[in-house]
Amino acid sequence: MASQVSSENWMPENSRLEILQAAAESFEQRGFSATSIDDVARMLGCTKGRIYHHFGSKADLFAAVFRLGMEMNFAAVEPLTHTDASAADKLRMMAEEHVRQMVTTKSFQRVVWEGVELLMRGALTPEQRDECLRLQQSRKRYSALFRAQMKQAKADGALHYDDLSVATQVLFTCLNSPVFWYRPRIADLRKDQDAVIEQVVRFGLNGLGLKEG
Amino acid sequence: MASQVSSENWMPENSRLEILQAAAESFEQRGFSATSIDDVARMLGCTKGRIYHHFGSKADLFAAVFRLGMEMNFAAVEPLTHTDASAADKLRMMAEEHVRQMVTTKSFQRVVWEGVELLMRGALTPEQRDECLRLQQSRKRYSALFRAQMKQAKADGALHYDDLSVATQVLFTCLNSPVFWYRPRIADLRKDQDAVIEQVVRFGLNGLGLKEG
DNA sequence: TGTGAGCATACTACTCGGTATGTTGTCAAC
DNA sequence: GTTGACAACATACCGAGTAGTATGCTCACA
Repeated sequence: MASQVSSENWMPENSRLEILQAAAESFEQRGFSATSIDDVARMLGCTKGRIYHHFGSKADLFAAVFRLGMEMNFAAVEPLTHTDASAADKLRMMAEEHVRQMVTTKSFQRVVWEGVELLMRGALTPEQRDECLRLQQSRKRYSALFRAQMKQAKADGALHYDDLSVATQVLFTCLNSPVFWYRPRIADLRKDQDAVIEQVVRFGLNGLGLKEG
Repeated sequence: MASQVSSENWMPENSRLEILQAAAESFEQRGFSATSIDDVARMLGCTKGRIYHHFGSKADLFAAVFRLGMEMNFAAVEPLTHTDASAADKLRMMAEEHVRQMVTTKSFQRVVWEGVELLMRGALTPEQRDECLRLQQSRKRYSALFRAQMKQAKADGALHYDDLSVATQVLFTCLNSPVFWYRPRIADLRKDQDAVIEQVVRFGLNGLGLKEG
C-alpha cells in the first residue's frame, strides 16, 4: 500500500507524519484497544521511545490520527459549500469528494469512524475531555455542512426524505461504507475508485429521494 | 433496557442465555478486546467461574453471541423468501424484518457487525478456524438471500443498480446502520421503531434505484 | 451418602501502557 | 575544535489489568 501521506523532503515534522501513517494502518487493522504501541513501533521498525517522544499517550496518538483525518475531509469538502450551484448539486459534489476521501485515505477514515464510536460511548478519560469535545465539535461542524444542503435541497423539492436526523445518519453510514469493504485494485486504480465512488454517491442521493434529471 | 431474550422459566439452559445477553451488551458497549470477562461477570453480579463453566474462552463466548444473532436474523428473514411475491416486494419485506432485528436485538447485531469485521481481518486463532469458517458461511448464506432477490428484481426492471457486489455492501451497511445510532425512545416504542424502520428501508431501496409504485 | 452440575475463590503467567534513564548525532557559541 | 546542550530516539523496567486454570464449595438428586 503506497503511503497516503506525502513523504518527500525528509525533515523534522516528517517523522511525526510517518508515525501517524503507521498508527492509522495499525488502528485500521485491529482497532484502538487491540492495537499496542509496540505494534505501531514494529510497523515502523523502531521502538516505543520514538512514539512517546512525539505523543503523550496512546489516546493522544489516536486523537491525532482522528484530527488529521477530519482535517483532510474539511479540506476536500468545505470549499465546495461556497460555490454557487443548487443545493442538490452541491450535495452531490460534496458527497463525491467525501467518498473519495474514504477510499484514498481509508486508514485515517476508518480511525475517524472508530473515534466517533468511542466519543458516542464516552470511553475517554476526563483529563482529555476538552480535546474530546473539540473533536466532537469538529465532527458536528462537518456533519452540519451536509445537513444544510440537505435541508435546502428538500425545500427546493429536489430531495424527499422524512426526518433530517435519521436521513443524515443513514447517509453518512452509506457514504462511509467503503472504509469497511473497499479493497483497491492494483490495475486501473483511478478508474476503479471513480466507479465505486459514483455508485456509492448515487446510492446515497437516491436514498435521500433525489429526483433524477 | 428490557431483556432482549425471553427470560421466563428459570431453568437450566436459561443461565447460559443470561450470560449471552450480558455479553452482547458488554461487547456492544466496549467492543471485543476492550471487554474483559470480568466486565461481563460484573454485569451479571457473578464471577468468571460461571462464564468459563459455560464457555471455553472469551472468543467462544463472542462466537456464541455472534451465532445467536445470526440465528435470529435467519428466523426473521428466511421464511419470507418462500412467499410468492415479486422479487422487489420480497426484498422490501426482508429488508423490513432485517432492520427490525437491528433495532430490537441491537446488542447482538452490533456484535455480529464486529464479528464480520474480525472475520474479514482474520484475527482469530487457527484452532478455531472451523468455527470461524462456519460463521463466515452463515454470514454468506444470509447475504445470498438478499442478493438473489436483488438480482431478480433487477432482471424484472424494478431495480437499477450497477455492480451487484458494491450494491450489496452498501445496502447492508445502510440497513445495519441503526446498530450504531438508534436509541430507543421510552414512549411510543413500537411506533418509534416502525418509523425508523420505514425510513431506513426506503433509503435502502431507493438507493438501489427502486421505481416507486 | 456420594456424585456431579453449577458455580466461587485463589492463583498464575503474560501483555501492555507508561516512565525513567541511557545513547547518539547535530549544531551553536566561544 | 572543543564543549555544552538539546532533539530524537533506544533500552530497561515497573505496575496494573486480564485470560485462563486449578481447586474448593454447595446443593439437588439419585
